[in-house]
Amino acid sequence: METVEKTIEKLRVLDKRITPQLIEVLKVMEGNTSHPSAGDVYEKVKKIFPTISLNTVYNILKTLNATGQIQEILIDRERSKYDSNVTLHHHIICNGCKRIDDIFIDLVDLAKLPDVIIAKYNIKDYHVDLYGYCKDCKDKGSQEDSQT
Amino acid sequence: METVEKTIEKLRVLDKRITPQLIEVLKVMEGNTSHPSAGDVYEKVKKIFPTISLNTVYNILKTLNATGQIQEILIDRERSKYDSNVTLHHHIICNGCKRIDDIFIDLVDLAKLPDVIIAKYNIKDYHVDLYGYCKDCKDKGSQEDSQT
DNA sequence: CAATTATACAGGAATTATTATTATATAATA
DNA sequence: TATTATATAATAATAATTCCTGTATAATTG
Repeated sequence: METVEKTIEKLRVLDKRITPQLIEVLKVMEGNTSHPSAGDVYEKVKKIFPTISLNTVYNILKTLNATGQIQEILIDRERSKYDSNVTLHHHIICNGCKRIDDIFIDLVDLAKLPDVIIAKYNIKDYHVDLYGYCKDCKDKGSQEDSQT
Repeated sequence: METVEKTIEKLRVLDKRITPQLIEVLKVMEGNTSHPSAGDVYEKVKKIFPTISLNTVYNILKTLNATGQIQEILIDRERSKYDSNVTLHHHIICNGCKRIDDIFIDLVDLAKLPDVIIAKYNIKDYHVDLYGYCKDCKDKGSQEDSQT
């Protein structure tokens, strides 16, 4: 997503109601590169808006994802995470703590794909996930999964 | 995984017990390109081995994944899927029905990654997911998500 | 600015994939 | 064949997400 203001305008065009809860979620997500879960967002919004329900956070995140303002990340089996950056980038996932880092070098050459496949599937989007270990988990030595 | 026989030998070396339930799961997975869920595998094995429990299927799939015989796929929010092919290939996911197709052209050039990043994270594995629509879902016309 | 109405919200219950627990069975070994 | 540690079956527990329902409110119109 871009700024909160610009995102609000986009949502208004899509006939979404601009509620205080939505705005708080947008504020949490704006420029957020931590790939928070719905629960993470809920905890942050609750500090400003104590009566918000988790269900509402789910609803808002679902709307933002469906309208392309944010991107749901399905990497951690236990919970979805959300990425406010919908521009082209890749993810590096730590096999230890499951932390997600961003990388902004495009490693993919779609031209290697036969046109027939691109046409057959109407491909216009792709994700690259690199797997390794973050500094913290490497420092812990074993490189076994150290956190769950 | 390779053949059932070769996989059994690998597991034997790892001190895993070769049970009839394990062998049936291997038979289901061998050469299987349908990316079945644990439930899918359970249903197939149950035809041969009616008393097997879903929990056992989960245990076996977890072991096979942890030892690198198969690969767990975390694409569908609702359930994990399992890929018996652990050689380098990519996935094309249908935004409509969530079907997963394989593609065997490597689109990634890891050399574009600065060495410092590869070293920092000790990257040795990566996945590429392409998003589009399969023929069935395109034929249904709308290209809205047609199945859930 | 007040009335209207469809959408969003809060709270709680339901759903469902996955994991944990435990007593029993069995593969591997000697 | 006896032993023993691991695997299994059955069941319960866990937890993220979705569903449901009555109420509140954002947006719109007069």
